[in-house]
Amino acid sequence: MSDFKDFIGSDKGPQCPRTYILALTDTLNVVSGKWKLPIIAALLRGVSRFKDLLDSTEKITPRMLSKELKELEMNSIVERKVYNQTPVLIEYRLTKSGKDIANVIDSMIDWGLVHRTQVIKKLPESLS
Amino acid sequence: MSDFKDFIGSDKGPQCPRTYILALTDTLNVVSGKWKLPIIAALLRGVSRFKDLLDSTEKITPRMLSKELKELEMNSIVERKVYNQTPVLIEYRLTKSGKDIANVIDSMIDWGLVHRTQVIKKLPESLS
DNA sequence: ATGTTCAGTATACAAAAATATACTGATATT
DNA sequence: AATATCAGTATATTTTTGTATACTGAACAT
Repeated sequence: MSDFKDFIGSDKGPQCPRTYILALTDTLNVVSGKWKLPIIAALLRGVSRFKDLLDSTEKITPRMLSKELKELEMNSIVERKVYNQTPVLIEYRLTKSGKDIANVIDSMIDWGLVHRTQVIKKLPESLS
Repeated sequence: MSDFKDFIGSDKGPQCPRTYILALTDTLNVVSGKWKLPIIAALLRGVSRFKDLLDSTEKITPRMLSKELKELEMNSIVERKVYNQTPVLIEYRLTKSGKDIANVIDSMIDWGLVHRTQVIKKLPESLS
């Protein structure tokens, strides 16, 4: 298990390995932005076609969906499969990494839940 | 432990509880953007003054540092303490939640490291 | 032949995030 | 009196990210 606290780097002491920074940046690219997580959520529950992703991701435009799916595909989070049926069927599926990102999301939710209880605990009675 | 996969919501089935979405959004607000994590990293290794944060966070401008610190303070990630010495001393310190975010970062690094090995594994010999 | 579905693309625009550059005001130092 | 440090603020601009609206082209279906 990596320990960020030991590796964030300082003038004297161990520097954060470059591989850690790259790994962290990769992850940020997958969870940042307005649409990546909603799309991944839909894919996790089995939605796989462009049209269905459009419908189940509220208010996203086809332009954004297309752009985000391309980025996710380039980053090996999503695989695009073309079935040469008629009409053509195109399926987007999460890769192993794509499914695994759920662990990161879980840890984000966990932090957020604890954080909220800690913030509320410190609130003056009158406000809570 | 929360399990995002069970709660992302679908038309038929359990919906993702609103509190989970709020918790996730809180976390994203802390890790997203260009400067929050570099600043938190500096705070984690004990840097606490505006000037020192400016120097140890490469290329950030005072405007951005000021803005980010205000946001982190509003979100109870950072506490600002004013010591009425002369010259005035102002210290920024991580709260409990602020320190705990290191766990999320660890899980992000872990995912990123595994992801990279998985991507390389699938690369054709000629490229790796 | 007209309309419908699927899987997008094209063009223009608006909003949000980040940068560049200069400045302030209080106190202390030389 | 001039200079330096600390902790920022002010104004303008650029870059990045996201939105709006309309359109395309292939293959059926009526």
